[in-house]
Amino acid sequence: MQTLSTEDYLKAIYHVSQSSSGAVATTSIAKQIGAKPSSVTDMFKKLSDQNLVKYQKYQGVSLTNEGIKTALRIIRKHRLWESFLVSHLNFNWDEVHQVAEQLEHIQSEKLTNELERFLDYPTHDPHGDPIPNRALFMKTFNKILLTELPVNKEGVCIGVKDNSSDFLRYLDRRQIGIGTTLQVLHREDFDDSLHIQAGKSTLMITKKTAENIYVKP
Amino acid sequence: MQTLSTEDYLKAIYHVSQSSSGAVATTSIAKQIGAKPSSVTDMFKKLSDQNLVKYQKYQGVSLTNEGIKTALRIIRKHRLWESFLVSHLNFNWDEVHQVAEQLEHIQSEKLTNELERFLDYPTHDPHGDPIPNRALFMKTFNKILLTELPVNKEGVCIGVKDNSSDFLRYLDRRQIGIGTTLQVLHREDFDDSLHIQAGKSTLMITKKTAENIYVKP
DNA sequence: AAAAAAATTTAGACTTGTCTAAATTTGTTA
DNA sequence: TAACAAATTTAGACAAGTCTAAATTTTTTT
Repeated sequence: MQTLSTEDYLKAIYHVSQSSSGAVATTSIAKQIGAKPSSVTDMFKKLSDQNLVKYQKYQGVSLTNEGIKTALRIIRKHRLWESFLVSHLNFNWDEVHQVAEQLEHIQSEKLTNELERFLDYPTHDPHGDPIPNRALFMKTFNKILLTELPVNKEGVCIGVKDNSSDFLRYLDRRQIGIGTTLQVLHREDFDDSLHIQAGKSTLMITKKTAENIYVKP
Repeated sequence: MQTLSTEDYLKAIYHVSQSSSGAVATTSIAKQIGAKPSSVTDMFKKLSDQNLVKYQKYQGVSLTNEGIKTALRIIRKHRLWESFLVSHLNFNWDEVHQVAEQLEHIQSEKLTNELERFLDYPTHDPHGDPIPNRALFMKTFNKILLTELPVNKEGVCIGVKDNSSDFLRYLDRRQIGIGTTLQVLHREDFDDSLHIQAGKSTLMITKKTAENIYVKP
């Protein structure tokens, strides 16, 4: 049984380790959690004592199998709750994160599993991220960034990298969402901006935007 | 914005003050919360500093208006979540309390209000307790204990006083629940046990049981 | 009304998670 | 490779919430 804080750390370590290789650095977790590096060091030691991470002084941490399982259980709950909030409680995809950060800590296996059943076993959350099933296994289909989609080839938006409200609301205004058909019409060499077809409208987006949209070719 | 602990104390103070008159004593809260009296004293001071209770040394506490509102907001969430767990997630009425103890601390007004809408504005939770509405007002219909129901007069079970799993499961086995029609057929003078009609079956219950069942005559 | 019992508070300590400031280690650059 | 910069850790402090043990106040009993 973990505290709120240790759960937050495990989740942060999991996310950082997914988007970079090798051990997870103290500073990267400090940024993610919003804490000072010295606090992170303290927590690394505690997690290590519980065998949730492997920790070597000055070398960062990596999750143990037990640590990975704990992280995935939290992520499972987070994404199930996000799905519920959007599908039944009229939340928009840019509003769910903060509330799910609290709901993910509720400790009742029955609750989690019944919620999953109630939602009819969803495989992906409102941002397109995969939801671990009861056995903590998740289906990840291969996805590429919109920047990597060849010009004139069609793709379907299946997720976003940046989950910030600002970015998600920007996409809403451009009418881009999960399932939207996207096609790069022209890549501007000068500033790497893209002219794209999004559903039925054409528009221009910056490289930074394209780097945060996942598509299935 | 309160901490988990202050919310627990406010709720406990509210409940104790409902079932007794005058100021709420340190010991009664210590029992309710499961903490030592000295810890309760500390917390009384903190709550008093925040103007959530009126506190006089050695004289116990009483909730201020702000304290009452905060307590009712938590009770509102608790009872809405209990309703949700029973109506949509296959929980039995004896299983919901523990989980709702956690869910009641989730802080999102939108979540609470949307949950209420989703449940179609329920007025009572699975144990028959009234749910405060958005304005924190709750409908309490007048209820009496089954011990007070005159012999041979019909009443409907509308709530229970003891919410423990043990008692609720006992009622399940006797097929007594919210809405069950009850009638006292005979009161035994010797040990105060009651012969009652519960729905379509007749059975015997002890005084202690009857003292924990609320009925509407 | 004094003595005894019960309730309550105070004092001091502990745990968890955090911080700042200083020290140490690692890496990077000249 | 020596010096500097960046990252990391240590040391000591703090806040919240809890505890035990001792002191104080209130209540009850005789």
